[in-house]
Amino acid sequence: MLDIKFIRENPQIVKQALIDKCLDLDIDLLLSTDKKIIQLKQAMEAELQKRNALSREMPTATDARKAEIKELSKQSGQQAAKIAEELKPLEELFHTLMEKTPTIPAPDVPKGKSDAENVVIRQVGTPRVFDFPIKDHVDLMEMHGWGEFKRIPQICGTRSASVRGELLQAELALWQFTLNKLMEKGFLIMSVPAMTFDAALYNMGQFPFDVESVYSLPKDNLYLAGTAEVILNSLHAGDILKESDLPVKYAGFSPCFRREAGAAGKDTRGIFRVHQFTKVEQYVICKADVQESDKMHAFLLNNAEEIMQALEIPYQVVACCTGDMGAGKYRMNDIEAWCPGQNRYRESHSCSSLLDWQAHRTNIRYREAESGKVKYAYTLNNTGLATPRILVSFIENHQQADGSVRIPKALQPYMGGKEFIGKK
RNA sequence: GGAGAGUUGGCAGAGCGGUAAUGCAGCGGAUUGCUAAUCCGUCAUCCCCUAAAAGGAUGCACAGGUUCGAGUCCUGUACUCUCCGCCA
Repeated sequence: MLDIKFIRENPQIVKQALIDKCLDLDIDLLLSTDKKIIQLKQAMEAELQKRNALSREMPTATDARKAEIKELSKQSGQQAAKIAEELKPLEELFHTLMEKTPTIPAPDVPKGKSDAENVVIRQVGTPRVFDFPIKDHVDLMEMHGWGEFKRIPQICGTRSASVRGELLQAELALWQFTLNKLMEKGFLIMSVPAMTFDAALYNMGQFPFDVESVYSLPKDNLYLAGTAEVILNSLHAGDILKESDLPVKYAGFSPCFRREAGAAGKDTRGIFRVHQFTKVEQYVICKADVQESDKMHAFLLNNAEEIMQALEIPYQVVACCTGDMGAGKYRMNDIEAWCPGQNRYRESHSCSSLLDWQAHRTNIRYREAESGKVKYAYTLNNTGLATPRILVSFIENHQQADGSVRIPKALQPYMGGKEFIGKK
């Protein structure tokens, strides 16, 4: 959600952002609605003002005057209620339109219509040249009994995963490694629930755009969050933080649920795209300053890159183009991990800056130390690590001729010093 | 699942149908000068118009209702606490 004042002053810029992001929103309607609302509100407040003045007079009035006041006050009250009635649909419309206003993308974001036009900005690590026939992650998992691909889907449905044996040990190690790393970087690590009210999903910005990919528990009025970001973002809903408290750095650890409604038939093999997974998510609230936000964006991106480097997985960093980044985003960089089994890079992390778009929805503000003014904060987020997806590139990259998998040095302390898994 | 009690500013806490007390902390100032005290002011949000001020509206968990008027009365919801039940 953008600031309405900004839209009033810069309708052209907002319209251009909509074009760049391939979004459709009637800004002129939004502005004319805004105008009508202000007019009606002023009229309503004038009536309420009359009523309040009469109310103040009431206790000391004579009986005759009291009767008069009652009548006048009632009239004003009714008049105000009438205006409020007129206001209601306008405010609903206004709100619906406002929810869809786009963050203006950073000037250096590549223009494009879909992920096909994303731009690779760097590649780190060299895809390994294998001197033996390689296995993909499913073959490796089946070979070692590290997964189960028949009964589990029969019991739990498609896109269900069961990770077993030493691979589960590696998965646990990856979580620990990542959480420790982020703790060292100053994050407060925390587990968060996966179940949440819809308000949190609106706050974050997933609703009303993408209702389809969220599981719901209608009996309990709850939804299953697709990322810890949903909860982390609402932790300070309605707060006015102190500037000295910023930046807030949270790392959330949670089960994540996604219906993958738009991905039917895509990535059906193995554990790359499953309905339930586990993720460590980085989340930051910082002051309303683009430079500061850019700094935090680089920080979040770098944290993820350090993790990938420590895991010795080759990856590339992609600048997502305007058409692929979503309404709220100012900048978005994906990290894509090299997957030898698919012979290509696949998304493993997604790093986003939203400026104050999410904070407007969630009502996260802070008091500026110098001016004392209340401002909307800026928020950012990035994946820390998501499993089991990362296991795909992890075991495919580190496989040996005998099918065993090398454990990178950084992870060995979390695995009791093991240098390989699946060694006979 | 059952019963009861709660939810008021950063914090504590009054308020029982008539303009949201007071204290602590914070901020600004004055004054005095032995680790500090005292005094004064300020200290919710938003809106409109502003250079600023002045105005005004809203604000007592959330959403409704009753009333000329609701923090206060009524209904629903959420959450917190206590007890019972169930339970990894």
